[in-house]
Amino acid sequence: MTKMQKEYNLSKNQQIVFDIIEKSNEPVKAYSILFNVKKKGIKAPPQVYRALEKLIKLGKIHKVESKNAFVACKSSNCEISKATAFSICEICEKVTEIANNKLSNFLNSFEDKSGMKYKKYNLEFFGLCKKCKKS
Amino acid sequence: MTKMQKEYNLSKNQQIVFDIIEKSNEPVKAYSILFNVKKKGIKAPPQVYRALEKLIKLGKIHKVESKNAFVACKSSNCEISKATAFSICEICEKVTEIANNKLSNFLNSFEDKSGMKYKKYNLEFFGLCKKCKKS
DNA sequence: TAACAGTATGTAATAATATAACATTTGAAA
DNA sequence: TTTCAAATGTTATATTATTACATACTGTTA
Repeated sequence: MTKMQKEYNLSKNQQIVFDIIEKSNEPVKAYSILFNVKKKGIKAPPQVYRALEKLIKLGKIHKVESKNAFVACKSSNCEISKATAFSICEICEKVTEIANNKLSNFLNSFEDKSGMKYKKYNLEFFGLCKKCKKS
Repeated sequence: MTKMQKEYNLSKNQQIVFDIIEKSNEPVKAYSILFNVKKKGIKAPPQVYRALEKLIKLGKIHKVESKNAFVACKSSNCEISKATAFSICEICEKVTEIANNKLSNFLNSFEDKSGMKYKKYNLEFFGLCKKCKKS
C-alpha cells in the first residue's frame, strides 16, 4: 500500500512534546512535560499547551479528562480521532485506550430523542484492572 | 410506595451549594459557586470543594469533566450514580444529561478482553444541538 | 452525662492547571 | 520575493484545586 496520506510533519516543539508522551507508559501532565523539556529550550507553559492542542487536533494524542493528562493515540495509527474511550484502574491508575469495534460502532451511531447529532465523544470507564482485582 | 430510603440530610454548606447548582440551567463552575455564596458566609474554596465532593458521592450532582463544571443529577432521582452520560453542544455549550436505557444497558454490561471489570463510567458526547444545527 | 468518633466547618496559604496578550520568526506557496 | 499561515518566545495572569491545621457540631454508647 502506497503512502496515500502524507505523514504530517510535526514542528520542533510538537515533536518534542509528542516524544515525551509517546515514550511514557502512563498519562503525562502538562507541567510534567514542561519540566522535562526545559533542557530542550521549552521554557513556558504556552509552548507546551500549544503543542498539546495541535497534537490533539491531529489525533496524535488524547486528553484523559478525568486526570488532566495526555496519552499518545495507539488505536488508530494517528488518524484524526474524534472518538475516544479509556479504561482507568481506580487503584493503580493505569489508563488504557480501548479499541473495540462493538463499542465504537454503538457509540458512533448512537442517537436519542434530543435531535442532537453526535460527531464526537469521550468515554472513561473506571474499575479494577486484572492485577488490582487479585490483590 | 413508602419511603424506603431515607433522604440524606445535607449539611448547611452542602445544601447551599446544591441549591445553586440545581437552580442553574447550565453547568456551574466551582469559583462561580464560591462567588455566589459569599453572601451566605461561605468564603473559601475548600468549603465549596468539600461540598461538591460530598454531593458527587451522594449522586446529587455530577462533574462535567470537559468543562470543569457541575450539574445537578436529573436522571436518577438522586440515587448514588456511577454511570453518567452527557450531550454537549459545541456551539451554544448546552449540556444535557442523557437518560437512555439502551445506552446505559450497553455500557453497564460492556466488557472487553482486558479482563477489567467496569463499575463506573463517564461519557461525554459532542455535537450540535437542534437549535444550533439550524443556524 | 462524659467520652468518643465521625463528619462538617473555618481559615490561610499554596499548588496545579491553563490562558491572554503581544512581539517575533519560520516555512511554504504564489 | 512577497505574502500569509503557522509556530515560537516571553511575561504575566487567570482559573481550578488541594494541603494543613484548628475548631465545632452530631449522634452514639459506656
